[in-house]
Amino acid sequence: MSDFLQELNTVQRQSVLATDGPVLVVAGPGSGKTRVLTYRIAHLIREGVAPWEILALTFTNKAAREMKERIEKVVGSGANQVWAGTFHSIFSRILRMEAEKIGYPSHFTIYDTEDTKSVLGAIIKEMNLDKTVYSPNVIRSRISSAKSNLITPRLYAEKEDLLQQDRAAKRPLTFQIYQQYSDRCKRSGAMDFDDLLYRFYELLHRNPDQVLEKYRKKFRYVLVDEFQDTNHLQYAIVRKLVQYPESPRNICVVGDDAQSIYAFRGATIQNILDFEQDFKNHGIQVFKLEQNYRSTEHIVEAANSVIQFNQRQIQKKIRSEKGSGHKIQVVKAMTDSEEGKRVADTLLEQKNRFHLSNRDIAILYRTNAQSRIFEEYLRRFNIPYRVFGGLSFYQRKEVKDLIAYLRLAINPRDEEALRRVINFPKRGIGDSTVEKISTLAGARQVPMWECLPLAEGGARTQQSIAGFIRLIQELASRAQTANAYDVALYAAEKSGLADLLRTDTTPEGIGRLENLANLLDGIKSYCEDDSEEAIDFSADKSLTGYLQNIALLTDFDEEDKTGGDAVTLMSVHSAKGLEFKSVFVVGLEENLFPSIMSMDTMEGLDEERRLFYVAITRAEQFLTLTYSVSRYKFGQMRYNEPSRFLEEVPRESLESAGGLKTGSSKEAAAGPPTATVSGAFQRRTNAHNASFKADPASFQASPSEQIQAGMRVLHLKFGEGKVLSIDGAKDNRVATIFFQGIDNPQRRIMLKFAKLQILE
DNA sequence: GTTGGTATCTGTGGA
DNA sequence: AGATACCAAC
Repeated sequence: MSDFLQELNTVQRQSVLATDGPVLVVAGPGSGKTRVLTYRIAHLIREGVAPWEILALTFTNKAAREMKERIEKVVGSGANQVWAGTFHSIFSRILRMEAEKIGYPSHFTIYDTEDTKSVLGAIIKEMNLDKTVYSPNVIRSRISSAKSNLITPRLYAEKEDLLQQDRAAKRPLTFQIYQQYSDRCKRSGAMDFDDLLYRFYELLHRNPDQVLEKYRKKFRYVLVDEFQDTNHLQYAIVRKLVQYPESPRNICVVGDDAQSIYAFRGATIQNILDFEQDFKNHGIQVFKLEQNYRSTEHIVEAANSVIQFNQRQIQKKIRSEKGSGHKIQVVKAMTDSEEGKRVADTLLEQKNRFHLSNRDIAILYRTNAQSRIFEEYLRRFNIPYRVFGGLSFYQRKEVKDLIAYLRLAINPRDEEALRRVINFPKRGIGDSTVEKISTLAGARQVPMWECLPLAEGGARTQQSIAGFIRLIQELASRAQTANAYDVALYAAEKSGLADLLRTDTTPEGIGRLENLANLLDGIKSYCEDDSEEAIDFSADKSLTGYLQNIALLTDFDEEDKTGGDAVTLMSVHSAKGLEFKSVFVVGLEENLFPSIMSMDTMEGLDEERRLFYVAITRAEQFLTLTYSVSRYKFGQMRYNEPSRFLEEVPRESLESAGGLKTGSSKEAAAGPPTATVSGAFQRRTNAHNASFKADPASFQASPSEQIQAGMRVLHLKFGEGKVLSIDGAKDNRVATIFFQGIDNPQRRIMLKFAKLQILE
């Protein structure tokens, strides 16, 4: 065993060696955070701590896997006995062992977001509520944040502030939906992603002697990665495990407040502040890793400068010793398509000039929907690429369908799976029959599965239902004896799913059949895989094990089909923790990055800025920032100003300061009037002229509801303009109007208040 | 009960 | 633009 401690700088080594008692490591980007975590664990093992006494919680499977691999390199085998994994996977593993104690079967189903939305949709429909008001997505996030704050349905119904918010949003019955959803999940033997955390907390809380005590003793050392992204519930669980009278409080959390980008799903930097407070009296040690080993100086300077614009932060400044390096390039495009082309051009040029491989390069965007254009041009240029974050393999319809059969075989109470396949492929059990069964189940408070034989209907329907029950029972009994692959193959054939796809000869149909075959292959290799890495504490070759495993996978965990050397396309969110020699951050426009959803609050904007900080600190040597003057959204052309974040990058770090690389004049001429952007990024000057451009005497405002996209209109102050688009409905209609000849010619105007005269 | 066409909505990020 | 929901016709 080499002495790995030599590879660390002073602060890193201190963070590794401070094994006992509470430790907070504030780790800037590229500061060797993963190295500290892994060496810390390796060091613990070397000092005689048993691997299974160590609990290391991460946010992604990838981070967990990497950590285990690196520990193994240092200490050899034994690394796979460390309890390292995501919050969700570790807790789900323990829940399976202890599920009965909170009234769940050990083979409980895990609902993904789609399942959750579908269940909510059904409840909303049954309650006869308008789903445009009670949008499943909104309700889901409301329920999610309730769970993340340890608010049960019953508590929710007592919280006046929550009820008040719901009333204000015209959704007063949200608490009832939450209650029903909760009941239904329980009845179905199902947990959603939040439940994996929430029920785990419940398990510990309700069984202090049998369970909590056991895991407190077991996990003598607890580590948490990306602590800034934990929510209240996650921290409550961690605290429960380590915060008790005779605890050694061997808790180490690693995080960076500047990289907190998940407030939208309940993460709170407050946890870092609370942590310091909670462990103040137990000899907490705080280390700051500020030395950046990833990026050159221009990039680090840009990052430091940008983050200064935030309101609240733990003061720290990252330092680079890599030399000044290349300046940051800013590319302006007239259209989203041109942006794609210019990124591909620049990328090729960089590859040639600096001998970069495809895998050294990433294109990062704010929203997944932006990937399409870049894919188009990369394909055209014959550059292999890999897109992360789209529809994952396991979310495809045909895959989910077969999995639904498997889910039913394991847990017939799983109502969502039942609804999904009871009539797919078609077997003559239509909506009305399903509704009858559902109503019956609701009235009796039992799973739908138990009501199947009771459904009223014609003889043919009865027969169909009996056939379906038989099919599922067959699958279930096979699952008792056969391995997962055999059950899956049998399900694919016996359900008619495989036959249905075989008859579809369209290219999409053939693709779907291939996906099904791939799924079967995947299941096969899953149950045959007895390689050493698969045989760690998490090995469970049963069908149940398989199902729980895939429920927690993301497309990060999917196989790379590009042969390994591909350009990476992903959202900035999923790029956290990664690094590339060259990074393109694209779509740097107001309303996109920062996102329009975040712009009404300071906190929202700060989070977007941290996201931008994360984006630029992914780059080692080359950083290219691009924006487009116009882009299509929902089939409509939109115009946006350059992102405010571009101005927050110091001029000295930009290539050809003040100047911009713009598109060719031909392309520029094809775009809309650009209204003279002098200097690099001219921003809105608030002092606009108060004088009238239109004659107030002859001005006659038209009723605002008549304003439509495409019209020419007159505004008293701004003069004549063209309505580019309209967003929102009724009182919230907002027009984007282009006024020729004024500063920042593109304006968004609330029609409710606007005085506009229609000219044609 | 099923099929196919039209209207409507979508509008951040992810385990 | 693309997915989904809904409705009328088979």
